[in-house]
Amino acid sequence: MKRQRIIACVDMDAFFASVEQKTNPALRGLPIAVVGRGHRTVVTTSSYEARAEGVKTGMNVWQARKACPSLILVVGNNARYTHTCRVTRDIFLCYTPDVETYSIDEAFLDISGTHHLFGSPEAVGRGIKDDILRAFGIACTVGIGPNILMAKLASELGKPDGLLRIRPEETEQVLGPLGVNELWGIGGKTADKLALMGISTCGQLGHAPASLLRSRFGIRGEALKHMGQGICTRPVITEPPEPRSIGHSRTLAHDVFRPEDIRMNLLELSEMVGRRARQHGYQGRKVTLTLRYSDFTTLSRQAPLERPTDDTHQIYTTALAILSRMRLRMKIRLLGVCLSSLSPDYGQVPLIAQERRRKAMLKAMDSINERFGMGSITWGSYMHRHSRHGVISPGWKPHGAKYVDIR
DNA sequence: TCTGGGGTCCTAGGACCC
DNA sequence: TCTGGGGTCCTAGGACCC
Repeated sequence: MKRQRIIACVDMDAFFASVEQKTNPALRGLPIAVVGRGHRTVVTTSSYEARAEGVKTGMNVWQARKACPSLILVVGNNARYTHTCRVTRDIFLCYTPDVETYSIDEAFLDISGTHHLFGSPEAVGRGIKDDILRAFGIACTVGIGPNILMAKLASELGKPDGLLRIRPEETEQVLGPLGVNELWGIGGKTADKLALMGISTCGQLGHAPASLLRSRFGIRGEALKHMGQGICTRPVITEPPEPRSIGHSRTLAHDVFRPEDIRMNLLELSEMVGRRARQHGYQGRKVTLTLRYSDFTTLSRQAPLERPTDDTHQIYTTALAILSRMRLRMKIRLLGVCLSSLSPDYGQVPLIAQERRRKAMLKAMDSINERFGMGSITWGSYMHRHSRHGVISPGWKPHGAKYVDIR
């Protein structure tokens, strides 16, 4: 007989805000929101005190202040969050080798084979909560279930500072009355479509005819029905998969229209992308340029490259070539550059002497920047500028090419 | 007075080929 | 006058996640 899988989902409670309140006691018990630098920023995380007043993730500062006039804005300290993420991973590894760091504040643990060493799945959950509290003074919620979908749901239902296990025999009872949008993978749009079909609870979704779901959602229909039944076969992925793309985008401090302003930003973004590709040993065969107009409409255009590259200048010139094919309608508020169709760079020496020299130069630039800090040596066209990172993306990973240097 | 940034995967429609 | 058809690849956009 196949062993019952037991998965734990560990989710830090209001992670960035909790870290800030722990670090600065004056913030404890108060409504705070962690935001990025600059005026065009949004709430990344808010404390439970702020949530009680209606502050939500993704709100701009103006909306958040309107909801909660006493809100305290704190610019995030990325280094503290990433350090905490790395150490919590070491804690998880004391309980099982099968750990997936899903995001900066969330991890999946397959404890099927190890929970008995600690007494029970619940004992693992309590141990992790205690360890994290001891190490950082912050709370997390542990959800336990027969698969990732149910473990994740348990962690959502158990928040904050909770420990909740959903056993297989309880699945139907828990899911029955639950709204479909509570499930991991069903967002607002899908929930709206389902509502039009008269499906609003997981119970209804699980009992809906597969043919009906398939006709409306294609191959995804089957998966949706399974989700409604609490079925999920996605394993805990312990090795980070090969990245598909490396990209950076930036909402500009002010909308721009002048070509030189656009070019300067594209060069900077291209360098961030190229550097990260070189750092992690990837080359890409496709460049995508993204731009968002001041009215928020967003376009993307891509161009293939003849040969894979990690060269800042080649990424940049490709982005410029894409731009030259577009007729700009109005001022631009966001620019993005992305390198995709990635393949590992096995470190071959280019055959053409010019390319050899270029590669050596990039390597030298990277090592100088590595030693003396980002922007120590740079391209003439954007001298005197250095990227000012906002608050870190919650999707940050502590390893692999998704690791973004946030110094 | 406004609306971040890092990703992944899927789909619809067009180009192209046999 | 009357428009084959299937497969594959590419592109742009959208949904979703944290």
